[in-house]
Parts: sequence; structure tokens; C-alpha cells
Amino acid sequence: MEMVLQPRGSGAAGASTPPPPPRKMVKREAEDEESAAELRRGPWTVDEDLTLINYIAEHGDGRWNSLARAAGLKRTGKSCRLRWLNYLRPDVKRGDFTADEQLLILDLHSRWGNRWSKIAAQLPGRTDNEIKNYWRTRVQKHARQLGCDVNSRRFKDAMAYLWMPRLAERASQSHHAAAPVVLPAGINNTAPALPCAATAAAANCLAENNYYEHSPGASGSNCVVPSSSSSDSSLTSTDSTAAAHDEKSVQLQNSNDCWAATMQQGVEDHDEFWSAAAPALQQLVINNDAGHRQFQDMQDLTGWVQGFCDGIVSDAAADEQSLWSLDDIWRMQ
DNA sequence: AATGGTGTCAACCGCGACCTG
DNA sequence: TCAGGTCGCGGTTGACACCAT
Repeated sequence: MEMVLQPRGSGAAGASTPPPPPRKMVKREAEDEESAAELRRGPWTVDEDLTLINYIAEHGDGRWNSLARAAGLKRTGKSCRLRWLNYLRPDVKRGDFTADEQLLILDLHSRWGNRWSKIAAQLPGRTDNEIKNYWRTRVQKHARQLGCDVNSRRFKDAMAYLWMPRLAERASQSHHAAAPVVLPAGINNTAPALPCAATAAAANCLAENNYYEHSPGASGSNCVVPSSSSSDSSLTSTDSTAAAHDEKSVQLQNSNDCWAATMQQGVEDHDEFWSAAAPALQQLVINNDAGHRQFQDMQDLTGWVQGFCDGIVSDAAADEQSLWSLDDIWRMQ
């Protein structure tokens, strides 16, 4: 079994750079050195890595405590398991997350929260630790920059209306001519005609991340976008009967219809998708401006999406009043 | 060049669930 | 049934790299 140690920062996969020298021992590790019989802690050395790799190659993994003893490693089973799963496993993918992966993480996190291992299971080669770190360093950083909590409605709006479309666009560009990417089973419930997993994920998130579920007066009948709890076919279903009782709801429903129609058609191209979606978004803002405020905090949403609408609908220079332009969001990434 | 601030990420910790004798 | 061992998950820590001043 041939394996090549791939130290961090060594560039593209397959690069044959020598492993880095062992890092300095951490404080507690140095203390432990006095008694060699103690279990080792801290950074793994190349020798330890090789020992673990060779042992697993020969005997397989599992039973980590006994494995650690049998392999002669002065490490806990936990430590061995972590080292193997997060770093030494041959199928661990290295390098930055692709736009597709980022989009999937954002989408899955909106559904499952901090279920890192569950999310990691949908991203082959990525570990829960890696995804957790990505969330804590990148995503939470953006939330801080925006001056809001990562779990706040405000940040979720910014993510869905600004960040995810940009990621979808980038992802689409990266594999525009490639074969369609299929989302993992149970993840995507939209029409399979959507050509881009990233676009589908963004669309799913827009449709399903419960923006309005918690808003005053919000229900299945007057949600701009149906929530995930309504049904699996929420992207295309509307409750016209209930909406008919509420003129305000009808106006919002119209914008929803645009989303639904867009999704139903299974648009062929992401540009078409977003240009079709943008009027709905614009309509959402217009409705709000006209005083048909459906929810108390709609004004907040208007502010966040205004820049996006200005850019994508009219292609005009961003209004000075806009809180965010596309460039702002692009720079955030 | 030195220093301080910040970001990244490998590794550790605590806890609960599960397994086994 | 129960107690001890093991595993896996999510949260946290700390070393190091990088950048700005």
C-alpha cells in the first residue's frame, strides 16, 4: 500500500515535497517528556504518522485503543483515530473548498445546524473538523464583519441573497461545460433538470431555509417562499386559497410565483435562472416599499437585498444608499 | 527588523451513546 | 441489569504563519 504524506501547505495534491520537520513540542508535551512512559500529546511526528499508516495498511482501522498499543504508539486511541480520519486517510481532500463545496456547506448548515459529521458525509474527502473550521473562521468572520450574529435572520438573508448567488455563479463558471453534478440523495428535492448542483443548492436554500416561518403572521399561506416544513415540493407549491383572502399575500404570492415558475421550468443556465429570479426579488422590495409590509422586519431585509437588486436587475451603478453591492460581497469571500 | 494583531487549522477535551462481558 | 471500555461528535485551545505597522 503506497501512501505519500501530504503535509499542509504543500500545494496541489500529488506534489512531492518532503514532510516538514516536527513542530516544536507544546508546553504539556514537553512536561510529559520527563516520563517517557506517559502518553504523548501534541503534534504528531513523521515517524508516528508512518507507524500509524503502516499499521492500518496491514491490519485495518478500528478498535483504536488496542490499535494504538499494538502499533507501539504512545498515543491514546482517540488521538490515533483523529489523526487518521482528519489527516492521514488517503482519501482526505486537501486545499481550499471549491465554490460548490462552500455552497453545499452553507445550504446543509441551514438545514442541519452544527451537525458537522453529517455535513461532512455529503462532501467526499472533507472532514467534519475541516468543515467546522471553515464555518468558524470564514462564515463567522463574515457575520462579524456584517455586525450580526451568524444565526441571525439578518445574516441568513445576506447569505442567501448575496453570498450564495455569488458562489453559485462562481461554481457554475467553474464547471459550466461539465456533466451535471447530482446532489447527494435526499438533499435536493428540486427538478433534476437544474444543471448545476450549486445553483440548485442556492435555490433550495432560498426556498427552504425558513426565512419567514418565524416572522409575525407568517404561515404557509403568506410566506414569500414556502418553508421546508410545508412539503417536499415546496418550491413549486403555493396555497392560493388562503392567499386569496389576503390582498397583501396575493402580491407577495406573485413574486413567489416567479420563483416557482423559474424552478418549475428547470432553467438551463444559471444566468437565466438569476435574471429570472431577480425580478421576483425586486418585486419583493417594491411590495415592501409600497407599504405592503408583510412582516415587521421586512424593512431590514429590504436593506440587505437592495444592493443585490440594483446590480442584477438594472445593471446600474449601485445606489449610494445601498447597504451592499455585489463587489462588497465578492470582496468578503 | 521588531512587534503586535489576526487567521488558520491540527489536536485536545468533555460528554453522551453504544458495546461488551 | 450494570459497570467499564470504546467510539464519535461538537466545542475549544494553542501553535504557527502571515500581515500591517
